[in-house]
Amino acid sequence: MPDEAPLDSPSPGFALSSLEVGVIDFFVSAVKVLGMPKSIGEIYGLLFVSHEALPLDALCQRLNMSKGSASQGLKLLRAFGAVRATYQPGDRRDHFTAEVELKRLVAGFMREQIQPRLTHGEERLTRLLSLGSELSDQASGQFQRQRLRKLERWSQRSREVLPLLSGMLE
Amino acid sequence: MPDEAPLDSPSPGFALSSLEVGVIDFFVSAVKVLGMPKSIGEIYGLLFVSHEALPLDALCQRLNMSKGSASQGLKLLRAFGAVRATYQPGDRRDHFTAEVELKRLVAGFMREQIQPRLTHGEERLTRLLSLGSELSDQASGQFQRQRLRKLERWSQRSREVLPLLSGMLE
DNA sequence: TAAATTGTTCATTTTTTCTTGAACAGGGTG
DNA sequence: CACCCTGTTCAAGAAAAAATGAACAATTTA
Repeated sequence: MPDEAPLDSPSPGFALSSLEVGVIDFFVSAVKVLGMPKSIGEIYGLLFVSHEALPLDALCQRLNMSKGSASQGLKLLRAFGAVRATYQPGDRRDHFTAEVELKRLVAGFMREQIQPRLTHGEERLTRLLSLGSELSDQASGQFQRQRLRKLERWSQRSREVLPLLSGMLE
Repeated sequence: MPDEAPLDSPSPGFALSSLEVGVIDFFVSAVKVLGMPKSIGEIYGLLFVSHEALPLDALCQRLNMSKGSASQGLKLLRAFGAVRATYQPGDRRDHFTAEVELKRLVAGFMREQIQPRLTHGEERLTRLLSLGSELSDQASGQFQRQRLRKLERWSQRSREVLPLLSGMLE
C-alpha cells in the first residue's frame, strides 16, 4: 500500500498522486477567483484529471470530503454544465465526468452566475431612475441625474460586451 | 434637522438621501460580484453620487464606517484607479472623487486583480507540466498528459481574450 | 517643542460563508 | 414488507473574510 503520492494514480479510491494534487490545487485557485467555494474546485479538478467517471462516494473518499459537500458541489457543477452524469452499466450509482470544453464552461458560468446578477442590477437601476426623475433642478439634482445616466450607459455596455466574450472562444 | 432621507442631499456629513442609498446599494452588489468587500462598494458608491470631493472622515460619518475600513478601502480603490485624491485649498485633508470612466475602471481591475492571479496560475501550470513529463506511457499517463495540454491551451486563450475585453470598451 | 490633526496599521472581534453529519426521501431488492 | 443503497437537505459547527478601534507614525500648527 503506497503511502506517499505516486505520480500515476493506479488506485482510484486512494491517496492522490502529486500530479492530481497539483491539478486540483490549480482549479481550487481558479474557482476562488470566480468566487466559488474550494470544494467546487476540488471536485472539478479531480474529475478533470480522472480518466474514469467517478461516483459520488469515490469523490468523498479521495478528496476527504463529506457526502453533503460533494452532493451540493456536483449539483452546482451540473447546473453550470461543468460536470455530467454518465450511465455505468451494472451500477446503480451516478458516475460523473468533467466537461472540458472551455466555451461551454464559460457559457454555463455566464448563464448561471453573471446573467442573473446583471438582470438584478438592471431592475435595481430602473427603480433608481424613477427616483431620479423626482430630483430637484438644483445643481446637485442635475449632477445626480447625470450620474444615473452614466449608470444606464454602463449597464447597456455590459449587455453588449459580455455576450461577445463567450462568442470569442471559437 | 431632517431625520428621514430626503431626495436631494443638501447636508454632506449627515443622513443619506434615498437616492444615495440606492446608488450605494447598487455598487455594493456590483462589488460583491467582483469578490470585494462591501465597504469598497459603499465608498465608491457614495463618491459616485457626490458632486463634491469628500475627505476620509466625511465618508466615515455618512457611511457609518470605521476610519480603518475607510482608509483601507480608499487605498485599494486608489490602487485600481477607481478613486483619486484631489487637492482642496485651505484644507490639510485629502479629498476623494470617483473615477467614472468605465474603461479605466476595467483596466485597473484587470491590472490589479486579474493579471496577478493569471500569472500565478501560469507559474503553477509550468510546474505541473514538468511533473507531467515524468508520467508513464500507460493509458492513464497519456490521458493526464492530454489534460495538461488542454490546460495550456486554456491558459493561452485567456491571455489572448481578456485583453481584448478592455479594448472593446471604446 | 508640545499639542493637535490626519491617516495608517494591525490584533481582536464580528460577520459571513463553507463544511459537516445526521436525518430523511426515494428507489431497488430479497 | 423490511432492508439496503444512493443521494439530498438542512441545522449546527468550523473556517475564512471583513470591520473595528486603539496604538502609532507623520505632519502641521501654536
